[in-house]
Amino acid sequence: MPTMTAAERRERDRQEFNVFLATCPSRQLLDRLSDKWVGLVICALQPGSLRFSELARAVAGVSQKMLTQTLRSLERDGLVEREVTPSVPVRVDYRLTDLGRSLLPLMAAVQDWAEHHMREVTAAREEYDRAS
Amino acid sequence: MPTMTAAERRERDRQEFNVFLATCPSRQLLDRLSDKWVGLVICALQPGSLRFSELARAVAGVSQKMLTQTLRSLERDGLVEREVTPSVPVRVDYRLTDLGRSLLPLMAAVQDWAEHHMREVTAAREEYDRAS
DNA sequence: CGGAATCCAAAGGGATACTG
DNA sequence: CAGTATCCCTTTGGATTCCG
Repeated sequence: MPTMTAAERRERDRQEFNVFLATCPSRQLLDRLSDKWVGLVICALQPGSLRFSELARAVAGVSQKMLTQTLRSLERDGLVEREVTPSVPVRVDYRLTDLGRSLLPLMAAVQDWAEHHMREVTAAREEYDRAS
Repeated sequence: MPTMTAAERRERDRQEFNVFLATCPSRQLLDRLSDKWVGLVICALQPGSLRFSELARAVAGVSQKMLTQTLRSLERDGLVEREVTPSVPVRVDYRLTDLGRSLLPLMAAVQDWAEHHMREVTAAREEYDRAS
């Protein structure tokens, strides 16, 4: 198995994966990343590991069902690790994997953008609604 | 009206907007940005303005209804501009606004991440499914 | 060509009850 | 505490038709 440079790996990925193709696996992955709760959960885990209930409190508005579902998919995709402490009652902690942590700055950047450009978007909406 | 430094504006936004609050307007904006098609449409418009039909072809798999709906919301939020040429048949072009262009690198980064980490995610899924 | 409008099936997601 | 399972309402979104 020949060694590849980083540039060669990028080129190989570029040929094999393309989010603009409807059936490409990376498109499905992008859909997961675009999930309503995925970004918030990942950023909530930035400071370190959190228990299920702490996570539920951090991400306001998420239902227990949606949080469980989101965490399962993140765990399956290798972005989050789950650790169970078999005490009574049971204690479950979640933390980012290295892969999940590599995604963190991107998700945080989008959230920052939303917070910092809210005023301009609001102004644009009022303008649009007035015109129509 | 006193002049604010960029740092002061950031601090004001930080106090007023927080995506982790369920009812915060920025949370709704984040939900829009997390839409399945928003990122793809914005990145498709990166090279320059595109007609409706060109956009539909660039973003494979999007239906005409979804593309229209996505473009309307982007236009309303001030991220995309719509230009109508009243010829027969009519010609409609879309292009990013400055605000939309400021979001472009963030969306592109997430898509790049999806394409470049697909293998690791696939491996994680196989591992997870084998274990369960 | 670039939509708007309607219909309808499928998926999303909340509330509740129950369990180890 | 941290889920799973079920019910059921709401939203999403594709297919189709029609229009300027």
